[in-house]
Amino acid sequence: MAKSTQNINCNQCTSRGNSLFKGFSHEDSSKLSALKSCNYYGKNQPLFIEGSIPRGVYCINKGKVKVFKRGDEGKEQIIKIGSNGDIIGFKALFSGEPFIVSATTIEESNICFIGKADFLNMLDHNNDLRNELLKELSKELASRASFITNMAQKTVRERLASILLILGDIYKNEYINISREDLSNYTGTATETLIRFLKEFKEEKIILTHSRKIEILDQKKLFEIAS
Amino acid sequence: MAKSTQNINCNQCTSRGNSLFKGFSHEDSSKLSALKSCNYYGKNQPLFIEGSIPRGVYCINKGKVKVFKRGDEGKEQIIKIGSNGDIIGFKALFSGEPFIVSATTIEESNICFIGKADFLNMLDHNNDLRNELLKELSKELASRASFITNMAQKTVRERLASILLILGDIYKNEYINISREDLSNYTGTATETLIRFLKEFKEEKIILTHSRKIEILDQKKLFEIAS
DNA sequence: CGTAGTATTGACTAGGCTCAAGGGTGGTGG
DNA sequence: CCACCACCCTTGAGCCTAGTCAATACTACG
Repeated sequence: MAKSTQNINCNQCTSRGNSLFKGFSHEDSSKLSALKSCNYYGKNQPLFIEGSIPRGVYCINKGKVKVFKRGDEGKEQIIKIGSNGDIIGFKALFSGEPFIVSATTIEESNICFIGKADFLNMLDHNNDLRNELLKELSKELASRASFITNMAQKTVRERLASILLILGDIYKNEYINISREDLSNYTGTATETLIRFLKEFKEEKIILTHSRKIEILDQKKLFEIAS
Repeated sequence: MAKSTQNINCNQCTSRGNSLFKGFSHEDSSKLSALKSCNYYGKNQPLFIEGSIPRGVYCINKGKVKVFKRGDEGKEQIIKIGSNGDIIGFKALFSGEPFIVSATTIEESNICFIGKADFLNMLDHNNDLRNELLKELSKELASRASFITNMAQKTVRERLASILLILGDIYKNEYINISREDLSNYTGTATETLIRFLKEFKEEKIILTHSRKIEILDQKKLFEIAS
């Protein structure tokens, strides 16, 4: 990836097919292109932080973004990892209230930005977009209900298995590449505990590590463990 | 409450002011009244269960409803408690997928029902309603992000304090009246553990129990504990 | 006034957290 | 290109929170 801003045209964007904008006509996409701006982010750069006022939404062209909330001691809890095609930050748009989560890149990323007024305006004039958004919000709510239940009822070993499955999906054909700290903050455990369970999984030939990168060898077994 | 169905007119509904429909004109409310049906539910009666197909949304006129998800061992995790004015079950409407949560009354309730087609139709023709819904969904997402973080990072004592604050809000001027099991399934702990912390709170004069009902004496202290 | 469902208490155990100390690795500057 | 340094990763030991199992007390309701 070029280490500087590339202004992607939405019509050529390879991530659009995964996004809210997948149903857009050529014309709509061109309009969208004209509205949005595009930015390169290095690793570990914030898109927005908890407490700030939303000015628009972020659309990931390339890269990965962690969305997290800080507990009272400042410890991060990762809520989700966004990648190609994901739109970040629209939840806070409608309430007019400050963000209650933060978002930070975890690798180099190209991320487009659409201003609040433009996005809301599109929403007003595009029924399909509105329906996609409602669907998206519903999915997210469902996923969080499961997350809460997992947190409450599953062991760290089981939670780690499900998180690895989620990450395996996000990292598709590459190895999972995420810091141990982020992984533990996603799983909801201490870093040391996380590492111990990774070790177990290695010994059971479920995963392989290439320095910090994780390769999933046995997805089926992970499913069983996540049960 | 009459132990049978009372057909409430939305124009007279005292809970409408808390609901998605708060901005409705007299005319809109009359239309809504004509569409909806109204049902009396006894204690512990299901509105819908996980895996079934959504046919519409439920609007609580009076009573309390727990929304929960079952973990793999069948243990319930309560996600939220709905009361007067809350609309339950709209998340699943847009995705067309089965419910991933269940909803059951925890006390006698009057609950109205609006069919899927009617509700979606209203949504199409009423911008205000749509905006209210988006706001509602956003709030819910935010609340679940906090819930996840609390689950991951707070002790049972701290979580119980926040849950009691939430319930204090829901039960306004009455004592909190919920089974110990439901309370533990909301807090995300074992019933025995929950009871031990309730005892602690009693000894610290933070709460008082009237048989199973809970009276909050010191809200401020609960805030501090929930921190 | 009995009975079933809840609530409570006690004793024990284990899962996972914290603290503390090494071991790797990648990035940077000479 | 290599050496150093900072940061991240890994391992060990001990403790503590909270879960499980088992027994007993309450309470509402027929």
